[in-house]
Amino acid sequence: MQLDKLVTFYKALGDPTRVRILAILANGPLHGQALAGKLGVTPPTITHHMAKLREAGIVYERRDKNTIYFYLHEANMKRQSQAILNVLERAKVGSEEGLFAQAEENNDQRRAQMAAEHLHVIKSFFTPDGKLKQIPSQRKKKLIVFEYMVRGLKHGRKYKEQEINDYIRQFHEDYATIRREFVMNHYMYREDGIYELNPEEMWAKAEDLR
Amino acid sequence: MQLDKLVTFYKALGDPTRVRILAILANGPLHGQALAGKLGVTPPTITHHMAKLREAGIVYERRDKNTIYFYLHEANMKRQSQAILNVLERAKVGSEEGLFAQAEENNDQRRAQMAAEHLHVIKSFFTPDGKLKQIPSQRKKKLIVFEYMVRGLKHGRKYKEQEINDYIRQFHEDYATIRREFVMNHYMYREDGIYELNPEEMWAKAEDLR
DNA sequence: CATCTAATTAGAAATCAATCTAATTAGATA
DNA sequence: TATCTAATTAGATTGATTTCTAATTAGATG
Repeated sequence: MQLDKLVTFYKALGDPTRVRILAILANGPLHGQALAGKLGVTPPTITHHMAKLREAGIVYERRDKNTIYFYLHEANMKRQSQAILNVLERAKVGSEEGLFAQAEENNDQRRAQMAAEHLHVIKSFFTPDGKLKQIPSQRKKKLIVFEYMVRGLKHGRKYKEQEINDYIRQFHEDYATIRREFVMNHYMYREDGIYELNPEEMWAKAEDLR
Repeated sequence: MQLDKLVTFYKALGDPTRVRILAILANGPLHGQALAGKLGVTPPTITHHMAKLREAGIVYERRDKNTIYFYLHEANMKRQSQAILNVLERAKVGSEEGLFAQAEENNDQRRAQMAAEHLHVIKSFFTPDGKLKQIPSQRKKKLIVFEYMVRGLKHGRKYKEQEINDYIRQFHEDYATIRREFVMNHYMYREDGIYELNPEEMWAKAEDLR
């Protein structure tokens, strides 16, 4: 995972001394002694901070005689500043867009079209913060929406009814109706008040939708 | 200074558990117990992390009965992700704006006007990432630009021609012309191929420009 | 009102981080 | 080679941070 890289980057920016260093370097490269002077800290402190900034890809350095000049790596800064946004974007409908991009790459026309269609339905039925606006009345769209919702549940795990209700409520207030639909369409089965995800082969499939 | 706010924001993102929380919230709001479950940590740990994320303006929450749902604050995320870039941008021409503000505070009309004029010239001749678009042909503007560039050099230090070239290249490709101009306008002097900054009293002054 | 659940607080343990002083290394140069 | 300066390493100190358990608070509900 590139989680580490991302955390390293943000950690590097999460210290006032380092931010001040960067503000100084924004005016042009400078060497350690000068930085230490401007900031009122000792040279070892600068060495310490520069190691972190370098590790995060925020600065690079060039040696000139005995003196090492530190440079802001602006391109990296710009790119990495976006990093968290990209991660969240991918995590988001992520499963959807991921599927779409993947199918497209594989040149798999049929699946790409399906993924595109799903993506479209999901985007139109969910608000930007993940709420289901309304339960689709068209069966085809309804199933797309349900399949999307059910993805947040884990295979093999047993859920109490209360848990399922809570889970569904993150999307929509009418958890009772939706919970019932989950069972009717074979996304889940219920036994003694305990719910569990069915294997995907049992879910309502694209074939049903024609 | 808003340095604090910025550091708080980056610190909040500088922890793997918190990034994972955000990735989950990107799929839609969720409550503490569920987060604790998905991440395999205890509820107090979630409380702790949520406090940091809230303080940084990255999430907000809504209560529903006993359950508190956490929401990603996407607009804030986007805005604050740019923050460091803005700070560096301001720090850059920054010395200019600082001078201007300072002169204004001192109610020093003449200097404030000069600083404002310099600031304007610099903003119009440099790109946002610090490149000189072109060498001004108007002598007055040219000197403002040179004085700005030369600020990154240190008084008393001796530079080899190669060093000066490298330094100038951070602003503009035509280092030869600019290096020559530096000498012609008394910003630097040259002896045996070694360059050094002249004292400021020798630089082309505002008086010359009338 | 008794009880349930979710969340928070308090407090402790362990780890990590920032900074300093003192000692050392590594180039450059007289 | 002796010496200078810049940078780094080592090691100590102090302070923050993460995470846990146990206890507590605060709504909701039978």
